[in-house]
Amino acid sequence: MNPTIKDVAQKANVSIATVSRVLHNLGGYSDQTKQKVNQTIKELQYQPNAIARGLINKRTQTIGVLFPDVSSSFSSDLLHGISEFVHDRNYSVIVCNTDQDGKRTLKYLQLLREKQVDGIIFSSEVLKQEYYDMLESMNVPVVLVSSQTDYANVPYVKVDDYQAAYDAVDYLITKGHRSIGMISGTKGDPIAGTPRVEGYRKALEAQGIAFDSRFLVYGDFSYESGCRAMEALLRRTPEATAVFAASDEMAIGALSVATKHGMNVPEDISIMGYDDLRLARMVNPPLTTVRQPLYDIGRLASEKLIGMIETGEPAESLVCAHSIVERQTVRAIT
Amino acid sequence: MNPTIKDVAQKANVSIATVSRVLHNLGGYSDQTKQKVNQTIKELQYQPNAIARGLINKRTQTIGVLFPDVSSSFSSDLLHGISEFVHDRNYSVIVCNTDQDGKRTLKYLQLLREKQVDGIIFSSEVLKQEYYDMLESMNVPVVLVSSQTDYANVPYVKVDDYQAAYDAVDYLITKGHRSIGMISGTKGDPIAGTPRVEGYRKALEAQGIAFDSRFLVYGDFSYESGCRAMEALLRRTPEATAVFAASDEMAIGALSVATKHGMNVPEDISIMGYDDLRLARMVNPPLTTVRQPLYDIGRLASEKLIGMIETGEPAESLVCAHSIVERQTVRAIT
DNA sequence: CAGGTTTGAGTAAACGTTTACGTAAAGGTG
DNA sequence: CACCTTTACGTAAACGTTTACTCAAACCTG
Repeated sequence: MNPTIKDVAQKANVSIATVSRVLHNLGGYSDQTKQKVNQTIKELQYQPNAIARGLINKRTQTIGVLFPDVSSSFSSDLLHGISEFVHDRNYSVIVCNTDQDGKRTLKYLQLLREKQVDGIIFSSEVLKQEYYDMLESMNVPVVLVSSQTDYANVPYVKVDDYQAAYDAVDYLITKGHRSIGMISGTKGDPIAGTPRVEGYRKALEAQGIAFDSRFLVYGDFSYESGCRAMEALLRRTPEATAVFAASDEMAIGALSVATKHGMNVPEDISIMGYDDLRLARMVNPPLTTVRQPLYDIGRLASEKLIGMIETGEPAESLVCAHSIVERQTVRAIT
Repeated sequence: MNPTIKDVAQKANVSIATVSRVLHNLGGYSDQTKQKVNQTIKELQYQPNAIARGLINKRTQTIGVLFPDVSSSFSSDLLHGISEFVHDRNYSVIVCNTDQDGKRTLKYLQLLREKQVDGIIFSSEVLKQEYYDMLESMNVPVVLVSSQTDYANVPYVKVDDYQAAYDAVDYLITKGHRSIGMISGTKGDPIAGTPRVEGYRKALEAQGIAFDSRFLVYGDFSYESGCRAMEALLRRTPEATAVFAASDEMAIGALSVATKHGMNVPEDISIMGYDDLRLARMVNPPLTTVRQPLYDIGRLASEKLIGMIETGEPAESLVCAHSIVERQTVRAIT
């Protein structure tokens, strides 16, 4: 159907090897043949077939990316960074939505293997043993994003969750708050759960504030869970003057609930988020939060991955700098 | 490196043809050989190579999806629907972020052609002649999402923009509003621009309200442009009791600006959006808006596309039902 | 000008599948 | 039992590239 290299060769009266050579600027042909070949390529509108190419040089110039939820703002910011970087380097990306489901994840891994992707980015999920085994047997580089692992050969790029949470809570304390609630992410989540409550707890203790479990309630990072958690917090610890949520979505849930209860933010209660999604500046009032540079994390992860693909050498993990972005949901109390 | 069909054949003492046959349940072998082959497949952990397969049967089981901005909530909701449906049918999706840039778009189209995708979904952008020509020469099915065209062979799935805007404004009128501002999308956009202001204008006129261009201001669908537009509107037509924005993001911008100006929504002014993004219910107060079922649109578009791929027959365009979802940014005035 | 080197190509194998075709043995039929 | 059909495979071509190898002609070099 579409013209192949063979058609070009025929029409230009050369061998396919020659066509391939001019296609890749390999030399070994006269200027005249080069002209002729290029000309017929234009005439025929020849386009190389990446599939055939992939078959022979065992590179598909494609990477796979796994997200727990593609439609979340978190994922799509990452995806944006990944897709930008990767396309500049002439790779494409196949996206997979795992739904946090083991079966699905394995199925996608399987699929990515069959499609012979050159590398994989695995986002926001714990690298379970079974995933690791599969990945191992696939023999392609992997990088983790917003996740972490002890397997030495799989690098990650993320923020220091403990420190970021610590800094957030410390910021709240600096602003004069001493009764600070926390809406944590999924209980027991070794990445975005535990370290963040640990940061919260340590920041409190460093300032001589005793940790009180009544002030800690669990959500699952989602808006809805943030609403529920805030309701609980308001009931259990009405004395709290501030709450730190482990995700922007939950913080926004908290914000909604607070205003629903007739409270003004930040006058009656301060709220701080985590992530700095695009949302954060859109809500009302704009959310003070700790920023993870998601777009950049996506780029960096891709850079690492492509580096591993092209050099064959392992890469080092990277901890990105977080920062506190002050907007209008936290007030100083005196 | 990874075992191939040849390795399986050798180890099982059969020909590769036989292995292929049991792989595809084609018959033409004894039960005994089937067992043996399946067994060695397990032992070797053989996985078929989709690239080689693609080369021969000219199907890659992959589709390309083009978005103007992957990181927007709009795109990622669509992507979610697309990716769900498509994966169930054993396809994968390659995402491309066009940035609304002609050069980039063409480059991606080029890339998708080289990668031999089986079909393409083109979202939220006008199908320019040059895109169409390229697509045409690629000889793969295409479906448009939230866009439209006169080319008979490329079907679209979208909402009736004119009618949706009409209904939104009519709803506002029903609620007693007569001075209604509009924040339009990009001026001259033939899909999401013009038809929506036309719907606005006609709904007004149908109720005997004269269209007044002072009440119409243009944005570009983004939050920031919504903010700017709202500032302008507040200045030019302080008498407006309601504003209809052509996107949720702009509506939310309007909402921010209104509260910044000390106005209460909906007491002092009503605001209505368009899209029903996930955001809409997260802001404060939750946004009344006209809903486009983005996830479903994604699924339906994929369904059409895969239908075209697998049957080779053209598909019909589809206009999805919109609906008004009442939340808390519109009040009835008496 | 004999010998070696460079230039400009062509030939063919290889990548991992699928599949049309061939074929020997087994089974069925009258 | 002669003939035909079916079963159970194997052979090899094909998909569209890349690339190692080969080779003739042209060009140097002393």
